This record gives sequence, structure tokens and C-alpha cells, in this order.
Amino acid sequence: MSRRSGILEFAVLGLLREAPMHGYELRKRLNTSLGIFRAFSYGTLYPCLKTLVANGWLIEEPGNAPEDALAASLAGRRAKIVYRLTAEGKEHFEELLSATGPDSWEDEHFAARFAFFGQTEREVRMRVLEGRRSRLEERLEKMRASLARTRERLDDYTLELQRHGMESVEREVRWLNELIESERAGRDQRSSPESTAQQDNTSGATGGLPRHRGSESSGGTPPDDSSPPDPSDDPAK
Amino acid sequence: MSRRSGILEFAVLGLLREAPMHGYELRKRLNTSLGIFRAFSYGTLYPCLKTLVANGWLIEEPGNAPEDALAASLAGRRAKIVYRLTAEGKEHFEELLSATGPDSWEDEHFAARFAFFGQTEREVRMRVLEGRRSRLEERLEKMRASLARTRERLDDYTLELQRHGMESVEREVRWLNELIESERAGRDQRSSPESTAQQDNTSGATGGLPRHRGSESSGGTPPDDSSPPDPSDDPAK
DNA sequence: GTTTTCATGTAACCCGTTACATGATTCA
DNA sequence: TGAATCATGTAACGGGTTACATGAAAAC
Repeated sequence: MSRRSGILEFAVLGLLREAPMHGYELRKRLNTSLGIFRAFSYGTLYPCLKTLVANGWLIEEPGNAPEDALAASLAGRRAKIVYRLTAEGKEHFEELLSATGPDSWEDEHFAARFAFFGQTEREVRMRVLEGRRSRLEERLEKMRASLARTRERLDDYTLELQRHGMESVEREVRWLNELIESERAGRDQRSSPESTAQQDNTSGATGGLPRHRGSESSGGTPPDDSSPPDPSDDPAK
Repeated sequence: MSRRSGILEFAVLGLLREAPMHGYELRKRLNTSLGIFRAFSYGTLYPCLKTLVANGWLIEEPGNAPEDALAASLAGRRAKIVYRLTAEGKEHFEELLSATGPDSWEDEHFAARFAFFGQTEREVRMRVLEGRRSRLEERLEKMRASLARTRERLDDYTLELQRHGMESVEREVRWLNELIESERAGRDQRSSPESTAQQDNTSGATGGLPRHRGSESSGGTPPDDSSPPDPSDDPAK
């Protein structure tokens, strides 16, 4: 399955690079901010964190709020563990960021890569976007061919399903085209590896993403936090 | 994971209902005509066929072309096994066709259901389409909420990813709307279970699917069969 | 004071793939 | 005659989830 857990490692390192966090929060971020991923369970996350620590990429720190630091040091109370990226971890993540294997164009892998584009060099972004695009174009080619071969044998519904599927892919290709275009056009903000600094990403640093007319994607619920307890977020019964 | 193998069973029964087939071909159909599915391997397919046989839903028949029927009967040569749906199998499939649990709205499950809409009663089709739609609307609601909560903390790329994701879902909702509409409008072709006959599906029996302006989805390669051996279709090294 | 939510972990289990083994048929 | 494709199987392995166990902090 092309190492789905590799995606986890990557995303964890990426998130921790922005700020230290404990496992629980990490998982939440993984499923919301980066909502791309089919949720990972704790049974996957914690062991993964363990191995990252073993690799020297993370360190565990007792993560209690400053106020009760002394209280924490007293009893052997179950610590809230905060994971922090080490120098080697950062280095390793940087390597991962610039490594663009064919994996990087696969669905979930690509989404993960894209989610950290803010910390990725421009040329790498280009490679990933273009790789993804040609991956999709291959896929389209196959779909077209198979459709041409079987068209008359298929009933209307199957045909419609196929059509919709292909259109979805075509749509993503167009999206990629826009992105690639705007990467090309963008003043070449930053190609040096290190200046892609830590907390810099809330600013409009990423120059020229295509502007989109808002669709209905902004209306929705007012920002109340009374969202009902999300069952899919709650692994306990 | 919500019983992915259940999808396999369903699809196998559905395909065999149209015509008897052997495993190898079955798998090909599963990955092309019904190209929706992430490919199943033989390691999954054959055991699955076994259990379906054990359940009395299929029977294995020696499947050699008429000419060498006698040759086949002589030696214990490895038979090409053709699977045929039994009466009970057909009945069971009919049950599956009309059972609409929440599973039916999940991605792959839904695709499988849709692929056999040609053999599904209209009311059931409606239930499935509407179920799927509200499933997606829930998903949208969640995405909107989470986005509203985290918007300002996210960089442009993450935001763009989220936006594109939401738009994809919105697009599928619109697609479903069209389909539901045209189901409603359609002269109620056939609500009786049994008249949904065997080989009837190549005709324009399914009344009123929305017509689509061709997109680029028709150009493509001319219908030559010299398509290169598809690696993803070839489990052997 | 008790229920929820936060928080961390682990072991058993399920499902599906990979890799391998085997052999027939077709094509060059 | 040898390579490629068709065809059927299985055993081992791996990855990820479910379910469980535990406990602190916060909310009610």
C-alpha cells in the first residue's frame, strides 16, 4: 500500500516543526487542519511517535503548563508528553521535503506534500505539482482507453459513473494547471532552503495563489464552538 | 474499515448475474468496467469466490470452450473454472440490492451500488442517492466548521487544499442533485423487482439520465487494441 | 461528585496484499 | 522452442484498527 505510515511520519514531523505538541492534539490537527487524511487511530499514532523518538528525530518533554511545573515534578503523575522536533529531526524533515519520488504523486501522499508547501522550496513544489499532473494524465489516458474499449457494453449508469469519475480527474488537472501557472508567475519568493523560516507562514508570504470567487464555501455556521462531539473524532465508545 | 470485502462480494454477484465468468476475467472487469475500485488482488478474489460457493450462491463449472470439452474430461488438466450464479445467489443479490444501510453512502460502497443501478429498483436508487447526498452534506458541514475555526492559523497552501477539497464535495452534491432530479422526472420505468431482466441493460432502458455536453472526455486514443500491457493489471512480477 | 473531555498506551485481531508455486495456451 | 499471457491458487506477512486499560483535568 505504498507505506501509508510514511505519510504519517512526514505529517507529524511537519506539524511539530511548526510547534511542539502532544499526541492527542497532533491527531486532531491531522484530521482537521490537514483534513485530507483518512483518520489515523492512536494505535497507529503513538507507536509512530515512539519510533520517531527512537530515531532521534523527536524528544519527549514533560508538557505541563508552567504553573504546575513543580507539582508535576513531585509525583510520578502521568505526564502529558509534549513532542519537540530535534535538530536531526528538522534536518530529516527537510530531506523528506525535497525528496520527490513517484510516491509523491499518489493521492494521499500528494495531499500531505501539498499541505506543507508553505515550507517547501519553489522548485520542489513545481516538481511535485507537475508530477502529480502527469500522474493524473496517465490515469485519464487509461480511463479513456478502457472506456473506448467497453463503452457499448455498458449501461447508462455505469457510463455515467465513469464519466463523472473522469470529469473529477480532469478537474483536478485544471486545478493543478492553475497552481503551476501561478507558481511560474509568482515572483520567485525564496528558493534558499533555510530562509523558509519557522513561524513565517501566516503572512502572505506565498505570493501568488490563484484567487477564487468564494463559491458557497464561506457562509455556513457562525464560528460557535458548540460543535457537537464528533463521533469520528472519538475513538472511545 | 466497514467491510471492504463486502463490496467485493456484492460486485462479484452483480457481475456474475449478467453472465457467468471465471475469476481472472472477473478481476479484470472489477478494475476496468467498474474502475471505481481500488484493485483487488487474487489473494482476495479467489478466497472470496470460495466462500460464495460455500454459501451456495455460486457454483463452479468446468469452463472450457465447447470444442475441447472431451479433451477436458479426459485428463485431470487444470480446469478453467467458470462461476455461475445460483438461484439462491440471485435471490441474495436481490436482497443486497434493496438493502440500504448507512454503509451504502460511503465512498467505495456507494460507487459499487451505483454501478449496479441498472439492476436496481427506482425507489432504492432514490434512497441511495439521497443518502449519499446527505452524507456528503454532513461532511461539508464539518469541513466548513473546522475551516471557520482554524482559518486564520492556516497558510495559503493549506487553505487552498481545503478549498479545493470542499469544492470537490460540493461538485459531487450538484451531480447527485442532477441525478435525483432526473430520477424524479423519469417516467417511472420499472418498479417491479423481477422485470429488471438479465441482458436488458444495453438498451436505453434507463430513461432519463442528465445529458452532458461532451467535455474532452471523448477525443482520446482511437479504439485500437494495441494498448500496452497494463502494469497495474499485472500482479505477477 | 460524577460525567466529559483530555490523554496515553497496548494487545489482539482482521483484512488484504505480496510473493510464491504451478500449469495451460497463445504467439513469435 | 521460448516468451508472454491466461489462469488458479496459498501461505506468510504487514499494517492498521478495535477494543480495552488507565488515569488526570475540567465541566456540570
